[in-house]
Amino acid sequence: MIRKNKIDTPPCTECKNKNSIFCILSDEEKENLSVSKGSNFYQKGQVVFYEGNYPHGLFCIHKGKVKISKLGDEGKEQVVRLAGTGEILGYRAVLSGESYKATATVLEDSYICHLSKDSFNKILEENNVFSLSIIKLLSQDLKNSESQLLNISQKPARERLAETLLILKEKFGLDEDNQLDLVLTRRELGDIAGVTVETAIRTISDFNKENVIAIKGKKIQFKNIPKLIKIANIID
Amino acid sequence: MIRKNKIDTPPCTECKNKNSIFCILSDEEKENLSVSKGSNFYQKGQVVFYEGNYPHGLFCIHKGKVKISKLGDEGKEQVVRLAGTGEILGYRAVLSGESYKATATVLEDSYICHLSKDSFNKILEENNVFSLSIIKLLSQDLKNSESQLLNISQKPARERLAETLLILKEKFGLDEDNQLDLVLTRRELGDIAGVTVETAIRTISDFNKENVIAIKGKKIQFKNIPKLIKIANIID
DNA sequence: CGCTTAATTGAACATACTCAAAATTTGTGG
DNA sequence: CCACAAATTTTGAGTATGTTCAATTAAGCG
Repeated sequence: MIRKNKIDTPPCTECKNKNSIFCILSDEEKENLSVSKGSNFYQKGQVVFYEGNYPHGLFCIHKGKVKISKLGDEGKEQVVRLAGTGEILGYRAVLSGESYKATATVLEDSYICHLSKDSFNKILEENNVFSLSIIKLLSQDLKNSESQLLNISQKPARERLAETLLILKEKFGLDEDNQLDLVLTRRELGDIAGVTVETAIRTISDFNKENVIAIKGKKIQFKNIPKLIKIANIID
Repeated sequence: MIRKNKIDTPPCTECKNKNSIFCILSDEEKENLSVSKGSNFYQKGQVVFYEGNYPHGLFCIHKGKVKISKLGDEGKEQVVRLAGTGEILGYRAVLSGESYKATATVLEDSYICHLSKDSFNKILEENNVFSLSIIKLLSQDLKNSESQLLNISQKPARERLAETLLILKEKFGLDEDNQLDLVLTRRELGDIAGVTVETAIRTISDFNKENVIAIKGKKIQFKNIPKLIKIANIID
């Protein structure tokens, strides 16, 4: 299997990604980022970085979908964050100078750029507006993490799986046929919700029987979103 | 019961707290913070801010101990963070402009200062070094939150409670008699570990029988820390 | 001293996990 | 394109962990 491919992406000055944190940078700053930039193609399932390793820079998803997960001692995975096109990865490790505390794996074929630590830190030091957006980003991530903590700590599996589907929908969107634009294994679905494969299978199958979703081969079609929200029992 | 007391604390320029995020500020900046500062005494159990409310500023613990917790729909609490002397509270809500996503309650009689949103934001905008320390702080909090997520998701109650004791020891320290310098109810202990009161009671009682800790009235004495670490089954 | 809150204990119960086995799908090389 | 291997999905049954509920004892406080 081909593990990695050098590819060409446009320089950051010409990147079309709208919701990227780098959008607010000046052309000059973007050029500085681009100088050290490397772009790679990652096949579905490939790992971008491993928990425990030290970062040489940070990653920016040019196009693709990524899960960030931690491994428990029994080998069971827990997804702590999901990221899509335009989002950055591994910035926490760069900011703190520590090793990665989680592993990033691509969920579908993806194009991901790599930016050097130094050019990132330089911008961070020189551009306070950029620092403030990083702060916003961290704040959001922290909020989500703490909310997920409450969910896993207190909600039953069924509610968590319903919420997982809704989160995936929010994050990655649906196609014209109301289908989730992403194929996950049942195990991966369980790893997000914090349940075992078997529980994920049984619960997703229940949703199917209840006509909340429809399983179309590998794809999940959303048939009754209000009901799904009700099942998820979302408070805020 | 007296709910709150205006008190006098030294101006920020003369604050003796060593590990505060404000230490790196210039005297001028500290003075600007002090201008709008209010200080209050909070009795054990009093709430500093409530989940859902909007912030007028942020809090800095002059001396004391605070838990930050979220409430599930069954009324069960989950502690998401602990804070002690010198630490700041409620900064996430200020940074994002959103409402508080958790409730802060003092765990023992505390003196807490209140700084205005504006003066905080002003420093944030003008002092990039300060922004960078906020980034560091958020990074740490996020790391802890994600690690707690993995724990609650995958570790059994016994391990989580052992780790809870170790976290409390790290955070708040032991006195000369190896006793935890803080009195918590069994319920609060459970709220940190993510278990019910009954499970907390039974497990803490087990630790006592196993001579890992000793229960001295309301206080917990640490008798065998290596064994506690082993029970907690800590990986990193 | 009485009242409220906290701690403790026991027993029943439920949720979700583990384990095992079968069916199905997917991927790969011939 | 088929055949085989590997991975994934599915189903069932048993089980464990930790919860819920209820009742009792102890502690704290005005």
